[in-house]
Amino acid sequence: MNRTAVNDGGPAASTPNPAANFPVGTAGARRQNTASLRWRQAPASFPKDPTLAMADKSQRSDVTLDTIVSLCKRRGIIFPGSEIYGGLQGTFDYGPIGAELKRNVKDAWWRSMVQERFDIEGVDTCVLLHPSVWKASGHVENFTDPLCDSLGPSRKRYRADHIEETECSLYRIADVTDGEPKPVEGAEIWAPAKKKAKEFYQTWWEKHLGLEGRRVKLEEVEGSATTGRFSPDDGGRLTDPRMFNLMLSTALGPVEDSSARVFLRPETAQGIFIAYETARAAARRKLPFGLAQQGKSFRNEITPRNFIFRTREFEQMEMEFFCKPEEFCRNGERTDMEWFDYWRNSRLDWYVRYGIDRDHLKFYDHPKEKLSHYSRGTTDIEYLYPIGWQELEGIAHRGNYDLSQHMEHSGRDLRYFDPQVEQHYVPYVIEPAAGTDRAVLAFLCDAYREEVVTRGDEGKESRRVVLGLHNDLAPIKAAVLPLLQNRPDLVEMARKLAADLKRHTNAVYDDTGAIGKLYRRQDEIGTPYCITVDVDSLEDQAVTVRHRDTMEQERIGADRIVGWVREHLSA
RNA sequence: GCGGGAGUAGCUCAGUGGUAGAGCUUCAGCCUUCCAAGCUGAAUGUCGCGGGUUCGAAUCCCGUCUCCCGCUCCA
Repeated sequence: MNRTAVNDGGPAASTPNPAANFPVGTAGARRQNTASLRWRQAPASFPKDPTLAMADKSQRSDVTLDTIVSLCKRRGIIFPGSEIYGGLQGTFDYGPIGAELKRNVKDAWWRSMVQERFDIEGVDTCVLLHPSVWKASGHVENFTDPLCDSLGPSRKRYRADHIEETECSLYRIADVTDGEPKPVEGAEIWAPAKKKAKEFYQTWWEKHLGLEGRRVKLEEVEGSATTGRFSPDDGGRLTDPRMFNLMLSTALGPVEDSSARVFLRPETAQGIFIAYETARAAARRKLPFGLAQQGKSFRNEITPRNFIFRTREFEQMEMEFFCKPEEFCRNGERTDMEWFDYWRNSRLDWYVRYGIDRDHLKFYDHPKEKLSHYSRGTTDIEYLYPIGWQELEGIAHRGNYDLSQHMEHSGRDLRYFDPQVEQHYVPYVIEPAAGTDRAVLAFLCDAYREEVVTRGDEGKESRRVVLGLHNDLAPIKAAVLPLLQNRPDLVEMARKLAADLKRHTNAVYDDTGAIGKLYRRQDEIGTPYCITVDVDSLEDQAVTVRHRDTMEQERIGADRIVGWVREHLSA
C-alpha cells in the first residue's frame, strides 16, 4: 500500500519533460550528472491515486520516526541487526527492554485471541514447509515480480508486466549539416519508431552531443528490429526484466547440491491451513472456530525501509477463523460476512484497548475491483505512523480459496461435514493478520510524548520523555529507588523490596543517580510505577509510589507494596 | 539495481596534509531528604575496509563495504 508515500517531492509540473534519452552503450553519456540532477526534479508522469493522496495528507507533528529510532537505540529497545559487522539491511534486533515489550504485545494478543475465547485454539507450525504448499497458495506464481530499469535519465524502475512491449530498432545519428553524413561518435539510440525517435532525442542531441543548430539524420541499423519496453517517463529503453522472487529460500539437507530447495515462509497462514484438519479433529471443533499462531516470516523485500516497519525478517500474529458460508447458516448464526465485520471491529478495538488513540487508527477497505478473485472483502487497519497512514493489520475474507487449493494439490479431503445440514463443504476463512513489529512500532509511537517540567522552587525547566504505555505492555512494571545512595540502610530496604516485587512482576532496582534522574530513566521506557525509599521509610515502614503519567506521589505501607503493585497492574 | 547523502568515542558532531578533539551519556567517589543539580576522577577510537600518493593521510587519489533518503516492490 503505497497510497501514502505520495511523491510530494517534485514540484508539480516544474520542468517540461524534454524526453531526452541516453544512447545505448555510451558510458560517457551516462555520467551526465547535471542532466540527472535536473531530471530528478521532473514530476513523475504516473501520479499515484490523487484522491487518496489528498485524504492521506494528515501527518503527525508530535513525534518523528527518527525520535523513536534514537530512543530505541539509546535505551536498547530495538537497534540495527549485525551492527558490529556494519549492519545487515532489513534486520533489527530487540534488546532487553524491546524483548520485554514485544513479548508483552504478543502475550496481549494471545490472551485476547486464544486464552479469553472459547472458539480459538493456538498452533505453532514450521517456518519450513513442503515446497508444494507455496505452489498451492499461489506464492510461487504471484510472489515473483519481473522488474526492469530505465536506461534513460530518470533511472526509474518499473514492473515489466505493467508496460507493454513495442517494436523498436536501433538508430544511428549522423550529422548531415555539411551535406555528407558524418556519424556522430557513440550516438546510437533505441527507439520505438523513427518519427518517435526523432521527437525523443531532439533535445538530447542538441544538449549532449554539441549538435545545436546542426542538421541530423537517423539511420536505422539494419537487422536491429526487435521488441522492447520504454519508460513512459523519459522514453528511455528498459533493461530486460529480471525476476525478483519475494520468498527467501534455503537448501534443506547437508550437501547443498543434492539438497532440496525450500522456502522460508512469507506468511504464517499457510502453516495453519495445512495443519487445519489435524488440529480441528484433535480439538474436536465444530464450525465456527479459529486457529491462531504467532511467528517469524521472511520476505525478500526489495527495499526494506522505515525502521521495523518493513523488514526482511519479521513477526506475524495471524488467526484463521473457519466459518460457515452463509447458505449453510441456520437461524441466528453469524454469516461469513458478519464474522468478517466482527473481526474488523474486534481487531481495531484491541489496539484501542491497549492504548492507541482511536483517531490514529482507520479502516481502509480494499475496493472490490482490486480484490483477488477469491476474496470477498479485505480491510486494512491503518495506523498514523510518523511516516503517514500505513497498514498495521489486514483482515481478509479469503473465501474457501486456501483450503480448496490445498485439497487440490495434496489430494486430501479438507471438507467439513456439517451435521446440521448433513452436507460436506469447504469452510470459509476470515483472516486477521497483524504485524507484530508494526504493532510494537505503533504502540511506541502512540505512547511517546515529551513534556516540559518546571521545577517548583527554582523555576528551572527540563524536558521529560515519557512512554505512556499500557500497564500490560510496559517492559518494566516497577522500579525501586533509594532516595539516597550513600545510606546503606536505605539501600538495603530498597533492595529487599525490589527482590520481593521481582517474584511477582518485572521489577528493577536502581541507585546510580539522583532521584530525579532515576525517575526520568524509567519514564523513558514507560515504567508505570517508581517506588522510593526515603529516610522516613525506616521509621514508618512506608514508601512513596510515584506515578509515571501524573508524577503524583502517594505513601504506601512497605508491607502492602507487592499487593498494591499487583492490584494496580491488573486494573 | 539506479541516483543522491553519509561513515571519526555509546550518542551528536568538530577536525581539509603535521601529537585525534568537544558536548552529552556511561562508570567510580564525594555530596544530595523526591523529578536529568553540583564537585572530583575514569573509561571508551583498527578515524568503515583495502590499496596508492607523500618524509608524514581522518584529511588527497583509486577501489570496496555498509547504512540512510528517493524510485521500482510491498496480504
